[in-house]
Amino acid sequence: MGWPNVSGQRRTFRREGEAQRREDLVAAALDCIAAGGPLGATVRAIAERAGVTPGLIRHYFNTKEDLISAAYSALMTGLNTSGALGLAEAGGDATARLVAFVVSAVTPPVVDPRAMALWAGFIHMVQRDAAMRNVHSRSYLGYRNQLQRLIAAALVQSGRAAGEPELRRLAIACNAVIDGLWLEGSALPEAFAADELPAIALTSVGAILGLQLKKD
Amino acid sequence: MGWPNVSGQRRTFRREGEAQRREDLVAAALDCIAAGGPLGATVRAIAERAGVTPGLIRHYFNTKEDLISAAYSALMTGLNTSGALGLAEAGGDATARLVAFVVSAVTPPVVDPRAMALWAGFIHMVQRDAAMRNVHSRSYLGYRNQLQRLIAAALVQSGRAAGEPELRRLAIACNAVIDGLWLEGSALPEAFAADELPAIALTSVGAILGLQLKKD
DNA sequence: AGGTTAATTCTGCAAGCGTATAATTTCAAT
DNA sequence: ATTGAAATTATACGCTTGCAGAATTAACCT
Repeated sequence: MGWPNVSGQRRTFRREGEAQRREDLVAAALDCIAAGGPLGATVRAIAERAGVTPGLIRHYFNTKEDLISAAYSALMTGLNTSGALGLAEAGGDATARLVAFVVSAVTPPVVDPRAMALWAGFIHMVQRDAAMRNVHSRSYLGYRNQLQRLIAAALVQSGRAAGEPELRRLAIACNAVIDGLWLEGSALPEAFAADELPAIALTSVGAILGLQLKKD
Repeated sequence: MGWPNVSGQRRTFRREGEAQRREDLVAAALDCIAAGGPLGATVRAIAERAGVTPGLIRHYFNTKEDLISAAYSALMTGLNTSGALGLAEAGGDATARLVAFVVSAVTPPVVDPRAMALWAGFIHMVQRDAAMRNVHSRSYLGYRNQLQRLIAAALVQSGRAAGEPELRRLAIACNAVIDGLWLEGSALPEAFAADELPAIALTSVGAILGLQLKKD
């Protein structure tokens, strides 16, 4: 840890590009928060996990809080793009795409104690810092709008239509089901059977939309 | 704060009953976590908010972690009993009781940024500490079972019945809707109109259960 | 090969942390 | 009034924290 250097030898090191180092430090910060919560994310712990000395953090980030902010942004954009990736694979049928979206949101690795621990670890800073709150709300609304488009397409496919206000309400409701199941599956993984959450998610979203999403 | 005592005078104090002091300290700890997250809940900050010197905390709790655990239990039982209280007021009709339960869960003061900040602040410790995890799962399952009983009664009232496994699935689904709306309403209060969340909650739970809960 | 630059390590510091313990003060019983 | 017990304050200690600045070393350029 912070032991005095008794060997008289400096440790050897490799120079890295700025982008790579920043990325490593951000990843290490996320690891520390996931493992030890906000209290575990000390400058020294982050540096050790990144295989680097604490001073280097100050070289790339003016302050510890800057690093934490960068880590939060990285987490958010990472989650969003991973969700979008999973969607791209699902074929053209609108209903099938909606099903794939819902199922992936309540299945590992999205449902994951680590992800929830990270999310929770940042909440406090999100409520305080205006910039972080912007990232947060933009990310949430983006996700919900994506879901809303999928819902609209699935309704059209089944020969129905809904106005914008009704679509908004449906998206909020379906998003809530997904978020709630994500939350409980992540917080109490052992409280649910293997495929229980996806099944419940599909029947619930189906009931809300008036669609048959789950094959019986 | 931790200034040296330059006045030469000891500060005066009142003796309190043990129960009262413990309660005060727990309340102060919750205040600190809500305001400053886990990092803000230092022994000194908690003591100051309780109007007491840091040493007193050690007199009532063997360690800081003991105090935090006590605060978590207090938070959980507080939330649960406040939910139960709101329920007691609602009259005898089973469906009306279910409606009251759902509405109160997505309306202030249950929907509240402070409550969510507290919940998030504890999550990390819940995942780590076995005792806290017990409190958590017991509290969650208790809440869900209460909801499940309300659902069963409402279904019976409408002339339908469901087996235990189906009831369980319905309770998980309805609980997820409620939790998701609670989460989003607490995290982004300004993103929803005044009575939007209760309305969405009732139509969604109604759709899942196949009941008409909301008067149009 | 040698020199330059800046990425990285090293050392140190002041402040804050949780905790231990001794010194006081309050309050109830007498 | 006096005393006794325990609630509360006060002080101190050892550690950790974030941050600063000087010293070193790796890699690139000529």
